[in-house]
Amino acid sequence: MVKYWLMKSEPSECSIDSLAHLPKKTIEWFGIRNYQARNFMRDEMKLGDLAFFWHSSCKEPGIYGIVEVSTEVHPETTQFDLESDYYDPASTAENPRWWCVDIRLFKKTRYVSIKELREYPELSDMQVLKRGNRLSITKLTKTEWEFINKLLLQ
DNA sequence: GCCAACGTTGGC
DNA sequence: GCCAACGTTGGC
Repeated sequence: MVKYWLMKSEPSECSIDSLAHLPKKTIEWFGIRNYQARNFMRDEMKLGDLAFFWHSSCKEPGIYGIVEVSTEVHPETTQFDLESDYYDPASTAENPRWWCVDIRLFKKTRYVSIKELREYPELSDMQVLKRGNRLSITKLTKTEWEFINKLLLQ
């Protein structure tokens, strides 16, 4: 059973275009340091799950593409990297604290702004549209996924 | 740049 | 285990 997600990324860190230009259009979803988001990846994401790719903390927030989960869950690499901002001294190889998947660009889509998404009552329960939402990985229902997919064809 | 909302930390 | 203080997120 494929699950549907929405994954936020700051374009200054990894934009849809930087993803598109990677050799295999694939990147480890590094840097997640929030337990809820980690648990989604560690416990629920499966190879082949699909997600909308969202630009956040930028001038034009919203959906820019579709990505797929391209690996099983594995320990996240930057937690062990002394040079990295995401280095976590409490994490060990035997007992890693942070887990993640890799994602691959499935396709770029038209830009759907947060403003547009807010216009549809069908999407009013989407977590990413809720006030105060900060979670960088959220779940979508199949209905929401299909509704947005139709929007993307317009 | 503002600021509301949220998650995390740490003293007790 | 509570909860105040703090730091961060992220749309506006």
